[in-house]
Amino acid sequence: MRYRVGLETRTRILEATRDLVAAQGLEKTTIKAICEKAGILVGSFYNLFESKEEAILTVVADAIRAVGPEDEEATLHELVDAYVDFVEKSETTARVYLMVAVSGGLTDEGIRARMLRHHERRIELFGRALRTARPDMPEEEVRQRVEGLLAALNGMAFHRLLDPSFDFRSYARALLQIGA
Amino acid sequence: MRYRVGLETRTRILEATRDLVAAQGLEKTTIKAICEKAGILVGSFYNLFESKEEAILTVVADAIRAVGPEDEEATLHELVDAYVDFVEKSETTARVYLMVAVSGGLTDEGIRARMLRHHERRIELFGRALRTARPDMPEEEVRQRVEGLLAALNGMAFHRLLDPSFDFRSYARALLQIGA
DNA sequence: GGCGACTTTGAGTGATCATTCTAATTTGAT
DNA sequence: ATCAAATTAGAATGATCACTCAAAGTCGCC
Repeated sequence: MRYRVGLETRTRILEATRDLVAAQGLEKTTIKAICEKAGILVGSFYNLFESKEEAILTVVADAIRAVGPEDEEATLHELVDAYVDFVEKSETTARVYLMVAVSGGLTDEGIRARMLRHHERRIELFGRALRTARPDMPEEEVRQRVEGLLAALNGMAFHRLLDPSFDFRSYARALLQIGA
Repeated sequence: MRYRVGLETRTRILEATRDLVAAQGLEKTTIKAICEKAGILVGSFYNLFESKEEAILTVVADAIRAVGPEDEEATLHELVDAYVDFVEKSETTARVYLMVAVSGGLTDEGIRARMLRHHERRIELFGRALRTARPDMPEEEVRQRVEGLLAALNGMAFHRLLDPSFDFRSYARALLQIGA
């Protein structure tokens, strides 16, 4: 991939993969379908990616990266709002992210490992914000509350994708009354 | 399926299917794997089920049925507690239920339809309980709050399955401070 | 505009998928 | 014990899967 056309093809492949994964899930997404959607033939795919797994892992990694700005100084409220923004503004990417977050990448070890690392980072990020707001709270309780908050947020985000009329932002903010 | 042995085989097939779906997801579960786990050969499978889809739909329908006693008189607190019991006591079935609840049965139309119907019933059930507790609440707000509560519960349930040390019951109860 | 590196083509490979079929065996009511 | 019906065995089928490869075409530096 040293020429301009190669990079364009790569982009089209990743977009096609993202859309298909969001619509049908990880397992049902085939090379054939990706290539058709990207307007190429299989040979071109394998010129740019080692395997189907590599393309999917790239899409998943991009989705994880798109979730958060990782601002270490952000308040809980800002973090929750940023997550709501992500889900509402990048529905397709959010769908990929949630599918993996929730199934944990049941079979693929690469995806699973990446998502676990991401989850730990999120707990740290939200934990730091909660500790700042509530310096008196015991460390163990901080972690449990953050885990509960993140889990509830993910559940609501999924519902938001199924039902766009759901007022995700309000309920996400309401969760903070428990979480903090 | 008129003989005793046939019914036993059927049960073993459904258990194998349930376990495999819980462990690997809907799409990665193959007839071959089901038959190996059930200790039979493919011919026996097709003597009892029309297709792989029928076996999986049966498992999913059983999981949906296992979720709730559908007690029309139950309070919100009782409903939430019953759901926590379900998740903690029937982990494998709960995993199947959540995978379908969350992915909505992305491809299979039979599963998708069944889960949508179930979701509507749950909203009615929880809505009735919330209206009883808060007769003054506007109808539209009741539905939105119930949807938010159910979504958050599902998210937390998923997290509970990934991390058994998570205190699902406490956080589920805490949600009621928002939901009601 | 020549040339080596990159990209595309598209038929081909072997593995695995769900499903079918026939013959052999087992069941249980009589 | 007999026998029709149910169950099981297991090879075979055709579709589809991820992936390979050699030849033809394109790109962009010189």
